Amino acid sequence: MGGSRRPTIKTVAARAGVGRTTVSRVINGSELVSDEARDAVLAAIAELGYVPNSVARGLVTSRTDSIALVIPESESRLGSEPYFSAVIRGVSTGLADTRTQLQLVLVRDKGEQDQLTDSVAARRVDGVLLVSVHEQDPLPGLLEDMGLPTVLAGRRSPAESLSHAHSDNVGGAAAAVRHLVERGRKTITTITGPLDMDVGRSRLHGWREALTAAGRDSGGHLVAVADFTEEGGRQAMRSLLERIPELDALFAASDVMAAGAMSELRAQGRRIPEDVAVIGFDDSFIARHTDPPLTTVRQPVEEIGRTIARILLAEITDPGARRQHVVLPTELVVRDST
Amino acid sequence: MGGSRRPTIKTVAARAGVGRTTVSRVINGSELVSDEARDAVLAAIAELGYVPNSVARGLVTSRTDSIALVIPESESRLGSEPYFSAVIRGVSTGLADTRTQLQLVLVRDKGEQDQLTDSVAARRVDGVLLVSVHEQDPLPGLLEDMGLPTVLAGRRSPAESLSHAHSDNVGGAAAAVRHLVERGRKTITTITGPLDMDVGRSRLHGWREALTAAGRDSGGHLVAVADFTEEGGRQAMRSLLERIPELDALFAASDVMAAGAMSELRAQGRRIPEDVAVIGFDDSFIARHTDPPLTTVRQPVEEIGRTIARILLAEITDPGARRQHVVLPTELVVRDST
DNA sequence: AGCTACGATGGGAACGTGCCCACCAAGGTT
DNA sequence: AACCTTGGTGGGCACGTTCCCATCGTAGCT
Repeated sequence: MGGSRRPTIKTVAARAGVGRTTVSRVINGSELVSDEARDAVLAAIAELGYVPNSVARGLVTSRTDSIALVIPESESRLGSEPYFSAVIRGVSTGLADTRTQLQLVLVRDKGEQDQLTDSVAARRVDGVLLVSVHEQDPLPGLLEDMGLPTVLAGRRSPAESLSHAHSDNVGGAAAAVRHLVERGRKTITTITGPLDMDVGRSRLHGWREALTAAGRDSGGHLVAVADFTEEGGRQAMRSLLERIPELDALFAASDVMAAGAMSELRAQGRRIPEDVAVIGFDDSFIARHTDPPLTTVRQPVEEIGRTIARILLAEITDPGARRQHVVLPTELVVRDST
Repeated sequence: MGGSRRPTIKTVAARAGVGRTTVSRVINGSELVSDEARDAVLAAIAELGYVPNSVARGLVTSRTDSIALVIPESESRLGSEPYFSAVIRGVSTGLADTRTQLQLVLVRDKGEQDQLTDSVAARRVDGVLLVSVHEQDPLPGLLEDMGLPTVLAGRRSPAESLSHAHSDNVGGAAAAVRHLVERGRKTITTITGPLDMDVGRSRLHGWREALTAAGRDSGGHLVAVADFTEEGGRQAMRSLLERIPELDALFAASDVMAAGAMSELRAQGRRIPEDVAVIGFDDSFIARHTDPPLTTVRQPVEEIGRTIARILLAEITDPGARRQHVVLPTELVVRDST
């Protein structure tokens, strides 16, 4: 085949012996087309191998059929933190039976953030998905002001105005702590995520809530703040061991931090779980590979991805729709570290 | 602020008291503009917060300033296989100082592949990056026929016609085997990746080459074929142990498979490295987390990502350019498993 | 002084599509 | 018989940009 150039809707119209509009109607599934015209158009499309030019369509409809998934690369370490990969998979799944394309934006620094907002202003995407938002993140507000549909995985604060989906962080953490209490642990410490993130605060809150309910100490000296990285977990563990040598249990707010903590525990000669019981959060594949395998709180990350994709599509279709706040359940997965 | 609608190039022209063309020239950095006109235009752009509509631009330039990164989800398990995350990071880095956007396409099945080619045909991207290609993959040929710039991470075969970048798989595997020979190992087995992939064949080839050079047995009974998954590695190890109980070394063609093999070895009571030395390939973070930490062949995956992005951008700019084949060096990282 | 060359500028056309509106034919209603 | 409705159709226009070409003034040249 080949010939000269790509066929346009005009070529198809000529071939089928109809007008451009009729071709457009067939393509967009309008009812107002006679059967014979439709057949002729479909035949012409097949013969010519015609595919509508989405850019031209986008110009007139002012839709691009693509959304952006924004991931802050700085803190995320896409790759060592499985969370982001799972979100990507989920979002991709949520888009699967749509013609919506996924644009991946890894934001490293301020410059790339400006590039992002410019890209948004240039109307390259119909909506934005934001992952791992901090309380003072300027991005959600900027996007909201630009009037662009925006959905978050997680939230800036409990008062989040934008649509978002996240897992039951409080409940998950509390379940972890209850499990440790049931196992007869006395001194239950925690390593938290960054406290300028709701996910960090919520898991800390769940830890505290469950301890209080059990009549246990939940004082600040039992808390070490880290940054969701393995090295952070290691250092936090070191600091906890220094302050509270008698600790016999740890709830880490992520599997990766738990892994770091476990390596520090081993380095200091503590046995897991005999001396110290450890629980993580996420149930990423890391949890199955630590030694011993890690008890952890499973959160449905892929489903979060699917959910925010679905919500965003809905908001793009109907910009006036109510904002949605979805909370997904967590589940305690007991392995050998407790 | 806001007011009515988004400003267009016409609004800016009126505000600056010049014609549309002059504004366009300023935006695109043409020299043929007087300083005063340029200043007036820049001022107007700033006041109005104007950002060029990239869709309209794309319609006339027939460029979208975006490329697709295609990842076969079925086999890749984005998330458990760190390779793909690293490629994504590298590609993103390679695009950083461009205005080119990255479109991520996870291909699960045939249907999504059609969707992809349609998307390509609809001219939604200027070029395509393909990862993890199989020998009989139809996609590279399809894209080549469509005349779309395409660059591969890896290659279909040594005779690959499309531009591509990959690491020195043969050399890396050979270095691993030489290391095992130097350590005094007698029976050096291997677990390969899929043999319909060049990466699988090449690493096998490197293993065989080094053994032959050392005057050792490199018979087929020492080889077990797997699929780059952990479970595959476990099963391959089991089959090797059955056939060759006396084996004292293993070269696995990926860290993930090495991890699976190690768990099987331990399950059968073999000590690592005392009884069996194990080497992986990739130097992903998994290698640092196995027990014991894994000796492995580091390949610069992020750099592969950067490289294919760079090559693709060059081919988009100059479609007539020569195809490039880049081979990146590997490096043996010795840890405690050998 | 007249002609050329060139820098600077703006208007028209085109990119390929969707949508508004006008039109036409056929059938049903008054 | 004249009117209205309705399904089916196609042409013009607009979306916002870039590019081609025509225009204009000025400086340099003969």
